[in-house]
Amino acid sequence: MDTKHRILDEALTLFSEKGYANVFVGDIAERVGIKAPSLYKHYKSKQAIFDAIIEEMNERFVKEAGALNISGTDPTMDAGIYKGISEEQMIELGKNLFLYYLHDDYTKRFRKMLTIEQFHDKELAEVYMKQYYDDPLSYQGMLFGLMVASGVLSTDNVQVMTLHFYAPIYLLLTVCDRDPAREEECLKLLDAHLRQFDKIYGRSIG
Amino acid sequence: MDTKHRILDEALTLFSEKGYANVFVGDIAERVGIKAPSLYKHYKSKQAIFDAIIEEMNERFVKEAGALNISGTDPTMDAGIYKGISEEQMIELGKNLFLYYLHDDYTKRFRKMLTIEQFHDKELAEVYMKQYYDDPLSYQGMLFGLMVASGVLSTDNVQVMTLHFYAPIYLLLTVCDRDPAREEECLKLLDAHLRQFDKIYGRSIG
DNA sequence: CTTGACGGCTAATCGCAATTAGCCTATAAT
DNA sequence: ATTATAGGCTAATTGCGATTAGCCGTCAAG
Repeated sequence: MDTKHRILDEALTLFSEKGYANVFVGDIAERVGIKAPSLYKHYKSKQAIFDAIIEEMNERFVKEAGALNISGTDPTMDAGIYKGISEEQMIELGKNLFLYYLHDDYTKRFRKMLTIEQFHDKELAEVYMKQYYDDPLSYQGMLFGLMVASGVLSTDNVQVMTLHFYAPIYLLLTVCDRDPAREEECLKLLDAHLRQFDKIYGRSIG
Repeated sequence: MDTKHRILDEALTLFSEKGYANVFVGDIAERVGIKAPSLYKHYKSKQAIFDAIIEEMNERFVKEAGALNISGTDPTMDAGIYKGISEEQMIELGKNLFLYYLHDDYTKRFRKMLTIEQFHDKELAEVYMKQYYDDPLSYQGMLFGLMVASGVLSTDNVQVMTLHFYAPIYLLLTVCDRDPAREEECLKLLDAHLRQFDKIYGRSIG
């Protein structure tokens, strides 16, 4: 990885741990293995480093748009996949979604940075909301809608069902972000949540 | 309110909006209506102001310990109350919990500040977790356990049921914190969530 | 009535962290 | 071979923001 890119990488790590204001350009430089003034050969200012991170993120998010969402293709296709899914497979999928969010290094650091910086910048708050509320709910809602249509799931309110699926995942994720030591505990609860979700909304009742 | 206390109040407002590092003591002073150096007649340093806020919070949290939790008394008593509760009353209670968290001015500012500052300070992360995960889940879990015992609710996993009750509330709260304009939308969804929760776990099935 | 604490003000100071200046080496293109 | 450029370094410079110094009016207690 070239220096220019390593700066972004180390800066993201530091920003996600301490927040923009508490990171000095010298800290970033040190991790990259250069001196602070050398950073300015690559970026005009500290703010420019931050901006570059945001821009890189936007690119990634566009590229990986569907990647978080199970198949990575369009939801119609996903629903086709789900038609013949077993309870165990459904649980596996929920877990994978969670573990992707939790462990993907870039995603994780970015999420923490957004959490810290979201109130500084209206734009960041919007990015956060989109990533962790609107997009998951709308994508999964669409998916669940199709699954309801095909009789795999049963409910008279897809939106609330989606909320019931996603909200615990989100909550457990925030727990793990704050205290990685609780990961195992959260994974157990996640498993129980997914089983219960399946019991409530799955074929057995529909 | 005396100056000393107004400083804390204004500082909390600013910290919750912009984060500790982005607030200058001059900003706080200006809001209070004095000049920056005069602050030092009341607090030794900017950090001391922050610490005083945390301490004040700890006091409030102890005092209001049960206040968030419906009756404010012990859960055994609360379960008694719930025994004869109607669906509408249950929904009302869930909404009130949500609205208290959302609108109580002190709680709200404090929550936002914790959100921003939690990664700076391990202690704050712990406070956050306790306030928004452990305490609600354990208190409500106890309550729901009693309600299950008395046949008001039905489930074979109280912990997951509690998660299903609370996680959507938490998620919707984070949405409103970030974008107050979405409050109405969130309240509608909250209402639908509570109704659905009642349908799933309420007497009708038990 | 006078004194001392309280709380405010203006004008420094102090320190730190971002940024700039200016220099040097290596390498790649002409 | 020459030169331009990229990218690194050390040594300033700058600017801002926290904090201190030192002054002043008020007011309550003696």
